[in-house]
Amino acid sequence: MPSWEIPSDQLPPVAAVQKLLRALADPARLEMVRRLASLPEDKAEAPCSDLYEGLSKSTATHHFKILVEAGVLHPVMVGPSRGHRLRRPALQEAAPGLLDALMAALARER
Amino acid sequence: MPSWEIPSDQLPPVAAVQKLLRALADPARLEMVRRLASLPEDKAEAPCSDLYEGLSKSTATHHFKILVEAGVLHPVMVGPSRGHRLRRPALQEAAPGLLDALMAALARER
DNA sequence: CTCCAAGTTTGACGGACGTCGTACTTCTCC
DNA sequence: GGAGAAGTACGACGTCCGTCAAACTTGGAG
Repeated sequence: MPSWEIPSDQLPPVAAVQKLLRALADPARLEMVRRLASLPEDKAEAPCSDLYEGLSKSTATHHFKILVEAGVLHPVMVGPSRGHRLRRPALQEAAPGLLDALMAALARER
Repeated sequence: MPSWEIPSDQLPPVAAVQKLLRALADPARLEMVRRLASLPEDKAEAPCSDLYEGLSKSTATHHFKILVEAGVLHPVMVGPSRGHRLRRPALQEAAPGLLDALMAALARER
């Protein structure tokens, strides 16, 4: 485990609803979450660069930071690169059904 | 019915998820929705001034506009004043479970 | 008809936010 | 251990957004 990785039990708590919404209300960040959420169950993790397009790396890092601080993502090692995992259980506990409702609505509008 | 009131069947469609989130991601607007949502079933409507505190009237109007354009609120006459109704059915159709999940999470964090 | 209360419109302003380039760090692999 | 790929940190910049005051509109009460 690399020095920067945070154990699951020391992650920041999932933020309050209002902050959560703010974190998700950006197109780039919503897309990041959508991509993670659409991965096969439980191993919902991917290297950073798989989660965005059309952004500079620094901008992407900025968005990841906001999502991590809101308690949505967990930064982890994925193969040889850094990556992120969707904190499904924590989110489900903080706001039951929210993520599911969002993803379903997103899926519907295509 | 006052001249400015819009029939239910001509309201703007509920906005896409991303715009919806943006509309709800502001503290003042989230509180407006929360107050409407916590009213007795179905007649969830109230005069404008009951839905906010600590804001100037012009700011409140601004927020209402955003919520109406996102398809969340329906401006209606309430007694002698203008007011708003929460568009529960439309929201439920556009994003099933989302409003409920949000309100439940909000209720929990007090 | 006139007045008043309640909302809206408009314009201005300040701070927050998304974006990027550049320089820096940290892993991995040879 | 050096080289390079992958992210991060920092600073700058422009735009969007929330806020307000002031002037205007509108519906209702008397």
